[in-house]
Amino acid sequence: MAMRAAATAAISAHSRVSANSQMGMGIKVLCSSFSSFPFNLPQTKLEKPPPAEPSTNLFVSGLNKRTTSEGLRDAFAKFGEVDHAKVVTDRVSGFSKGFGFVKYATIADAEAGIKGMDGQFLDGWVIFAEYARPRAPFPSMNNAPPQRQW
DNA sequence: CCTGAGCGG
Repeated sequence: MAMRAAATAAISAHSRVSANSQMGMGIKVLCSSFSSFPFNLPQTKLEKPPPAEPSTNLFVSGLNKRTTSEGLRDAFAKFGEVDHAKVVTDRVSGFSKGFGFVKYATIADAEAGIKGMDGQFLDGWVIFAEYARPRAPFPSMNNAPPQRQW
C-alpha cells in the first residue's frame, strides 16, 4: 500500500518536470515553415554528363608543352601501376600538343589516378585527367589486325 | 621555341 502510493507520486513528479521544460521550443517550428517553398528549383539541367566510360586508359589535358611522357608516367605512377604513358606530340614538328594518355593496369588504378591527379599541378600547369574515349586502331600497318587495347 | 582547347600511331 505504502509502496504503491510512493510509486504513483514518483511518476506524477516525473511527468510534471517534462511538461515544465517547454521553453525555447516554438522558435524552431516557425523557422521550419519555409521548407515547402512554392518555387521548384530548375537546376536539374545543370548536371554534366560523364565524359566517357570507365576504362584503364586516361586522357590527360592541360599539360605543359615541355612535359614529357616520362614526366607524365612519373606523376601518375604514384596512384597506380601505369602500363603506358605518352604525351601526344605533333608528327611533323615533334613538339607536344599539350595533352597525353596514361593507361593503367586496372580500372581501380585508373580511378585512383584520376582522383589523385585531376586538378593537380604538373610542371606549373593545372592538368585534367579523365577517361579516354575509345579510338579507332591506327591504320599505319597494312594487313595488321587491329589490336584492341581496351 | 611559342600561343592553351583539346582525344594519339
